[in-house]
Amino acid sequence: MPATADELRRVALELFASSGYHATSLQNIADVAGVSKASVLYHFSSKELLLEAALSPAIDRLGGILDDATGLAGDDRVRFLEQMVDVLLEHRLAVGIFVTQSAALQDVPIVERANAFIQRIAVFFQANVDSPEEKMRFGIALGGTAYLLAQSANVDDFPDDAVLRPLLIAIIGELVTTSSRGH
Amino acid sequence: MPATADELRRVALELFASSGYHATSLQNIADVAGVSKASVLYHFSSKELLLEAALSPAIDRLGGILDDATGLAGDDRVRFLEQMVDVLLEHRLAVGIFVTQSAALQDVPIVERANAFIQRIAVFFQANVDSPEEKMRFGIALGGTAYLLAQSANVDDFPDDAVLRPLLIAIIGELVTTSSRGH
DNA sequence: TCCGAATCTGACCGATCGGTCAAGTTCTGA
DNA sequence: TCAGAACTTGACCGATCGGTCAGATTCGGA
Repeated sequence: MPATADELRRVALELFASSGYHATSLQNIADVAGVSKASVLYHFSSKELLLEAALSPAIDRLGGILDDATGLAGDDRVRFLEQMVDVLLEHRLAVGIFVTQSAALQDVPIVERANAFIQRIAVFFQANVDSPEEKMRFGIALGGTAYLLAQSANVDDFPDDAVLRPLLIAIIGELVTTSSRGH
Repeated sequence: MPATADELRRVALELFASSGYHATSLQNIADVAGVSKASVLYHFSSKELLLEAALSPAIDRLGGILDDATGLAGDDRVRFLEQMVDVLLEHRLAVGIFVTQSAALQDVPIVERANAFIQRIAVFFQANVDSPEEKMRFGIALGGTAYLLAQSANVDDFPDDAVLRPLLIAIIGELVTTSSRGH
């Protein structure tokens, strides 16, 4: 487990999230990490593989809690929502990339995999995926949370995670469950 | 009012929104518009000026309804929210660029101007900007709506604007007003 | 100690980037 | 009709892009 490779993953994730994948050059990453560009390409043989390495921990965690959650109901759904919020908080940079740059990264395999997970989460929260309102509420909850957490990395006076977590659970829960009460 | 310049503005807005500003080259825009790259630079003397031209209609509209809205209260706020949703729907591509690419476009003047507007809208909806929950609810409403509308350009079976509009007004209103009821 | 693997680097490659320019074509009003 | 403005274009520029490669350096186990 080479320390340099981990550092490069970390730096790349930060730069991809803050400046965008296409706007971040391998030279940028090398400069921030304090190595040469050729050294970056020694550890990750292409820019796209570096993106995959930076995003895969978040994907793996998402897949894990999704596999555990099939067939849950009732209060278990609340527990699942809590786990989901924890994943969003821990991997906020990767989530931000998935949500805001997925259009710009259409032919990158790992991003397509992430989109498939998002689809599974939507189905889990909503039995009737054809209802426009349910789709909208889920989309707003997901995109809004990602936007919020992406900002939290840049804004300095942002609330602590201990404050964020319960509020996020409440607001998201409100958004994705109200619709099932009909109207 | 040359037709080519308008067409270039239109094409550039679409490509900047779908693929990202840095990932879109002047050659891309020229190809889609069916002209040469040199012709693009004749109408807009730099790529950044083309971005400004593509975004300024949305900025102008935002500024307009904001100037009319200073000092409103009560039911007028609902009317303001309706106007705001209309702007978001009409200029969804520009809004998507503001919200999702603002980090990648930090030193572009028009984007900084847009961020100032977003700040003014937040203050309008919330007297107490220091409350973490109010800030979060506004952020989720804004980022979530932008994410939703950005997707609406790509997904084919997306609800019509006539369906979207009342639902958006209801959901956003729910998000930005509930917090003032205390807890 | 020594050898091979792991790591790191500068030099270099073709391609594409945003942008310039001179020359050509089209349009328009007097 | 015709001059000048508006418009379009291909050729070209320096810079930077992602990526390759040979060689130097470092490191760990026998």
